[in-house]
Amino acid sequence: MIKYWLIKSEPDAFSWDQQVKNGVEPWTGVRNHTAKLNLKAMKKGDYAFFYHSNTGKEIIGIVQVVKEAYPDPTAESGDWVCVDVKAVKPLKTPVTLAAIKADPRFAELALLRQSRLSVGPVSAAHWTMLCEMGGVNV
DNA sequence: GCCAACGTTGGC
DNA sequence: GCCAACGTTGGC
Repeated sequence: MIKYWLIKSEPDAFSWDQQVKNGVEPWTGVRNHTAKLNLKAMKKGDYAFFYHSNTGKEIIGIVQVVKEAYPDPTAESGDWVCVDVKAVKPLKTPVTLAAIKADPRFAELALLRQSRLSVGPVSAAHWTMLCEMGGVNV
């Protein structure tokens, strides 16, 4: 059973363009326990939206998990993990945070409920709606 | 630049 | 173990 996620990155730190250029990229740097649990729950083949926080505030692309959780090499201590994700395709139309907030159907979305959570789940229903809004079919 | 949300730290 | 203080994130 495929699951869906949303991962956030500040484009100044790591942008969608860099993800596309690199193809497969380790998703490191998560230092939040809730986000870590979500990373651990990811399975190979799961899809995730790539969201630009701060600058942009929009879902800009789709990635796929190609390697499940393993110890984060950038962590100096603790049992932090990362996964490897691969760029799949960009959204034809980026879906902005404003557009998501404007639609009451997304009230339960983890992105809205916990704005600071950098890795959160997306339900299959929300995934389908967001893909439609983005003009893509995955 | 400000502020709300929320995680972490440290005193008790 | 509680809670106030503080730091960080992220939207506005």
